[in-house]
Amino acid sequence: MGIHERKEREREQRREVILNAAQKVFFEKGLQSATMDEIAEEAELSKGTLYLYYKGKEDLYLAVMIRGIETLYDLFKEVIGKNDGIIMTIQKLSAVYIRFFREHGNLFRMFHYYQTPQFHKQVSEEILQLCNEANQRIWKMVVDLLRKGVDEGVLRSDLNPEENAVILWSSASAILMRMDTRREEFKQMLNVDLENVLRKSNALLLESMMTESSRKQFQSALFDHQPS
Amino acid sequence: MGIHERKEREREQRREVILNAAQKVFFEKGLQSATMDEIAEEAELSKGTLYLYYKGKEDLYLAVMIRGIETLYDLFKEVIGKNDGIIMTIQKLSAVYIRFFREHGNLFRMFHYYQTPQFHKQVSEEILQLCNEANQRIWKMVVDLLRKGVDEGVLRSDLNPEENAVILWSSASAILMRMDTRREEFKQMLNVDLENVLRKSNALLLESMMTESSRKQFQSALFDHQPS
DNA sequence: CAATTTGATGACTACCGGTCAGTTACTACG
DNA sequence: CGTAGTAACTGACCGGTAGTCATCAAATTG
Repeated sequence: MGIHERKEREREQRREVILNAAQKVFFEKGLQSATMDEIAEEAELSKGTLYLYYKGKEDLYLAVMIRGIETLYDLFKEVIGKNDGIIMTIQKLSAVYIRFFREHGNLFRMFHYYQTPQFHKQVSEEILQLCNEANQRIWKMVVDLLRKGVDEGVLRSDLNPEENAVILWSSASAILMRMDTRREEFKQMLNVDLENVLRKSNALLLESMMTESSRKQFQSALFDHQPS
Repeated sequence: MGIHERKEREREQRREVILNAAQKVFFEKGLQSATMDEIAEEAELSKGTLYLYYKGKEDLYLAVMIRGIETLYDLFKEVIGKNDGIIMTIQKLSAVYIRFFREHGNLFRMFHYYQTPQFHKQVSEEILQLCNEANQRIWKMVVDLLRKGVDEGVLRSDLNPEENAVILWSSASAILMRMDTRREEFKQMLNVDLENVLRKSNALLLESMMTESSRKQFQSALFDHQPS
């Protein structure tokens, strides 16, 4: 009796149709201005049906975001899988994150929006849990890389990988976010190009996390080289 | 004929009454859940009147935020005014920012929310302009401090003060924000205490911005000392 | 083929941001 | 004063939206 399996499959497909529709509308309008009616129309379903698959608008938004985290996860995984050496890999991750921001700005913005406490309150426990798990996977991957850096003697052993991961990631995210909303403002106000600032910030932090010996090895490469 | 002046004064007072009411309600409910009716009731005015003084809910929200920027500005100004030496002052600014986050978390959250592009679109040009000006003042103050650091030979002259300001501030803001929403999550997931991470991140960045000579002078103080 | 379960629907409700015609309070002036 | 004119204020109302639920339709079962 494969009926159950088929129904399960159909249910998954519906969820995906809805998710795609939601993504499209959210990207075009943003969370506030997007309406459930619009999403329903885009999905060629009635509004009521959406609520059979997702708890509400915010849950749907988070569900789209989770797919985004997974996209980024795949990109990161690919880079790390190449085994290019720790320092090079970190620089590539940073470049990939910037590219992700450029090519999937809408998803990146979601990551940022997700940080607001107000948003957290409007979302169901279940989806929040899923989100945490997706987050965890990607963080762990980065932490593991940094730990390997310590083990190999490339990164200072007196700084712990978990903390370094948070530091590197946070500073990159914050500058990218500013770039998204206020690049021009900063150009005019302080005459700085935020993309440049981001590169310098990464270089500064990475350099200060490296051991004396590896610093010598990579010296000039840090500031000048731009991995694709 | 002082009538005009009196009216002007009364208008200012009304604006302030509304602003205080809005602040109270926004702090309790957040932007989304706060309603204009509630704010009107808190201000003991009718809803229509609010719109005689502010263009809309989002403008009102930004107006509250601008006062927050000014509060932070005053705190920063006080610290800088003490002329304690550049490095010490930077550390104190960082401490003040953390204290601001603790004591005025709601205002801090507004700064973060302000970054979302969706929000930018819902706000009037005028208030955005005011916001830029308030922002500008505080940024310039920090940049001037860092520039003085370069002039005095405490900070590296090959890094420019504007960029350094953005780097320091962004990384601090990002970590504080994470702390606000997801401190527990990070404690469990990576076993890191974000407040500690913030201190390390500041120390790391500051150290890497310092000249060789001043680094020697301050060595251990960077990591251990916690200015009040 | 009838009974039952599952899934989908869209009219409906409650609520909210913003408006505006009407009211009130204040000022100017004869 | 009293009245015309102005400025400030009000709250009923409107359009729009998230979320619900009684009803219907299709699929499944026995």
